[in-house]
Amino acid sequence: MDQLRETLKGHHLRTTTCREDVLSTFISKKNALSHGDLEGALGENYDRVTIYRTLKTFLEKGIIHKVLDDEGLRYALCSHNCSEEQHQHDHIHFKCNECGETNCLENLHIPPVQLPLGYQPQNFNLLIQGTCPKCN
Amino acid sequence: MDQLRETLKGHHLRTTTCREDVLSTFISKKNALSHGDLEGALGENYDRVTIYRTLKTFLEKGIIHKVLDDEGLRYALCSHNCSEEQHQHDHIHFKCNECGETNCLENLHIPPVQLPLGYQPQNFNLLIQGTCPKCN
DNA sequence: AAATATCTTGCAACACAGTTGCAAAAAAGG
DNA sequence: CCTTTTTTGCAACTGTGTTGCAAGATATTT
Ligand SMILES: [Zn+2]
Ligand SMILES: [Zn+2]
Ligand SMILES: [Zn+2]
Ligand SMILES: [Zn+2]
Repeated sequence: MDQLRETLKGHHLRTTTCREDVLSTFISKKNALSHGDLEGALGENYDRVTIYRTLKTFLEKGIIHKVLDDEGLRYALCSHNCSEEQHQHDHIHFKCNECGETNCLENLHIPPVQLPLGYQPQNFNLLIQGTCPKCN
Repeated sequence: MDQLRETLKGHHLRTTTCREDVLSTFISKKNALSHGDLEGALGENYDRVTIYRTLKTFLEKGIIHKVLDDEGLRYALCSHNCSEEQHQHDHIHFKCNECGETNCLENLHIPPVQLPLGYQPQNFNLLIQGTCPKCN
């Protein structure tokens, strides 16, 4: 509870009930969430637009990061020290085709790639799809 | 021209002008294309819905494959022998943040990853974002 | 070349995702 | 409690993708 306020303050954001609820939803569910997922979880409490704006703000401030998915965009908590200045992620994302959940494999890093000359990489996004341990 | 008909026939598809035009657009532009790109290129000639359906058909028949992108879905030609039965891709996609183009790096393969126990991988999608040689 | 069966297209209508402007409400700071 | 600044809700709008159905085009057979 107070933990949430601290996190928001640490990223220079005012504490509002919507931001607390969205953040706490990300913490309790551990998988990546789409806007629709949040709308479902927080129900009638907040306007769709407010949730969109909250996601955008969290993204900019380095609280969450984008997770690419074959059926759209999702978001997941940044576990490390991301900030307004820079996101730093090199972990792998796994989507289960059975249960549909997408998760960060935090301690599984994307192996380095030798790009052809002239390509200047800035960030990496590896999605592996298949069956997760729960559905296996 | 006749090449197009051959490709379509090879995938058990009737030749129609829309399919020929979409296919030839994929061949001439070499980067990954979104539905909107095609709508822009083919202009007034075809209905939006027809282009959607053409993409869906091409996808199913193994003529094109999905390319994940932080701003949506794109499609690119399958260079190897994909079919209705199976797509086989393990190459890397690169999106340039300057010009916005996304391309297949056909001869750059995704390095193997050792997943934790219980994870059963089926397919892989690695997107690298940065600056491409043209914009460097 | 015409008839037939089958597949493809365009249209209209819809469902869902995401954005913008603006006035009212809430938070932070004194 | 008052002021400043940020955030929210609402309404309206744009964009993306889907579905049903009748009309049109393609391949196949006669
Ligand atoms: Zn981050
Ligand atoms: Zn992640
Ligand atoms: Zn393929
Ligand atoms: Zn590709």
